[in-house]
Amino acid sequence: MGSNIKTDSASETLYGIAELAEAHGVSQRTIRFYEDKGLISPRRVGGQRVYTEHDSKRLSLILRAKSIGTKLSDIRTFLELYGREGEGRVRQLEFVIEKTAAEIEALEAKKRQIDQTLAELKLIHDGARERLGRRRG
DNA sequence: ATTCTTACA
DNA sequence: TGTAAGCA
Repeated sequence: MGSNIKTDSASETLYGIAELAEAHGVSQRTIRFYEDKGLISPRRVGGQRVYTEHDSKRLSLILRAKSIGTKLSDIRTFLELYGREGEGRVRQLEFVIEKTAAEIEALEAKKRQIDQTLAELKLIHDGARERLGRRRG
């Protein structure tokens, strides 16, 4: 455990925004921003935000999703389905399948575009090099 | 000193 | 998201 500030009756480790931010390597602004987007809902004590271990793990999931290019709006949907049972699980998986499939398609399309451009550039490159070669010798 | 909100870059 | 401002 870290140097957390408070502990409730159930001995649950709690964090202040400063600790949470440092622990995850993000700014406090980022954490508040995600809250604004409905991704995290910390409880408040005298107006100040208090985060639980659960919130911390949730933030980890958010950062992971973001790192692979997931839009915050999709992360929110994913989180809303997360932790549910039965039907929720199914919808959770269906959502993941749908989104990953779309992302894969998008990336493959970009890859084709890049490959195409790459081929054109190589053609131009070789052509120029060829002409320069003839001019010299 | 720290956090919070709001607003602008 | 960073940064700044004005509070509590």
